[in-house]
Amino acid sequence: MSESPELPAVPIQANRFAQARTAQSTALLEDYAELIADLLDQQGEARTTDMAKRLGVSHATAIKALSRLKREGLVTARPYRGVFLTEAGREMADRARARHRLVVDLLLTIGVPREAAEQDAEGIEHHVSEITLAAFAAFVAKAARS
Amino acid sequence: MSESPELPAVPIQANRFAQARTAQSTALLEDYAELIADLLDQQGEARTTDMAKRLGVSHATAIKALSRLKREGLVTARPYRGVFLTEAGREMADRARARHRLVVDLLLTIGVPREAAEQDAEGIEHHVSEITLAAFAAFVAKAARS
DNA sequence: CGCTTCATGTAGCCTAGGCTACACTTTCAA
DNA sequence: TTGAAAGTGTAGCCTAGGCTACATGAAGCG
Repeated sequence: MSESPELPAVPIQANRFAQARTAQSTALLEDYAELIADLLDQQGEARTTDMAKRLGVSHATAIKALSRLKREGLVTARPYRGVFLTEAGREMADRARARHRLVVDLLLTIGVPREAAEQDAEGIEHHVSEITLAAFAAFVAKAARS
Repeated sequence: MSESPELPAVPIQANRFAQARTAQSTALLEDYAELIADLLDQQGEARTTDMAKRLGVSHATAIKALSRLKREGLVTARPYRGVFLTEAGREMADRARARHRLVVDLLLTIGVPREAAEQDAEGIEHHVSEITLAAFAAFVAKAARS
């Protein structure tokens, strides 16, 4: 189905790579926002050590990342108190969670085993455009109906 | 279809993130290997400036990246001559190209428009496990038959 | 031949995102 | 109530992967 391996025009290909790099730079923000929202919902509070443990990094790394989220206006935090999402942070978290769930659903629908679906979704979710997301939703809905 | 938003156990989730980070660190290597293979096949040689242009980065960035590929034993290069893939590099390139094509095919099969499919595949391809890849192949093959 | 132009390479800077080590709050139990 | 444990924060280091600016090699033309 793919075209024979012909390279795309230079500026087009360059742009694709550039966009993929941009997506990557927001991936970490989305992961944190998503996780904070989950923790707030389930435990009422989001603590840095919990985040660090769940992300598999040192707490220092988590704190540094959170300072970036603060700088970008996604979270607020009072020292030694928890972390909270701003309006913008909440929106990012909601979008990220919805996207995550949809990616998992699509993979399951395709026939990917649950464990692999959950694992791969963690990386894939950050690279799915709105257009692709809409196609995923349509496909999953159609499969559910039949 | 997804479970209600319950968090996975801590070590499981931590591991998922760790694997996604690992995948990310090999993404750049794969992109270069893939591109070098394409250039060698189509133009007989792979020059650093061509790579830089196609990746949308400065030539200095490309050269630095290539030194990492050399260090990892994926390419060889003679100064002011082209870049060549080692055995390992060729294998990585072949796998990356096959994965790339399969991801694009899957997206097209799902109903994603070509342009979005090509764009998103650029980021997604690095996060697709072997298991998921097999599921993609089976799905695409089945769709092609019907 | 020499000069210009383009490709290639080097140096040095920046940010992101890891880490460890150390310092300081909070909390809770004796 | 005080002292140890656990949580939180800071400092400083490392690598990756961007960049610009400058230096050097190659190639072709007048």
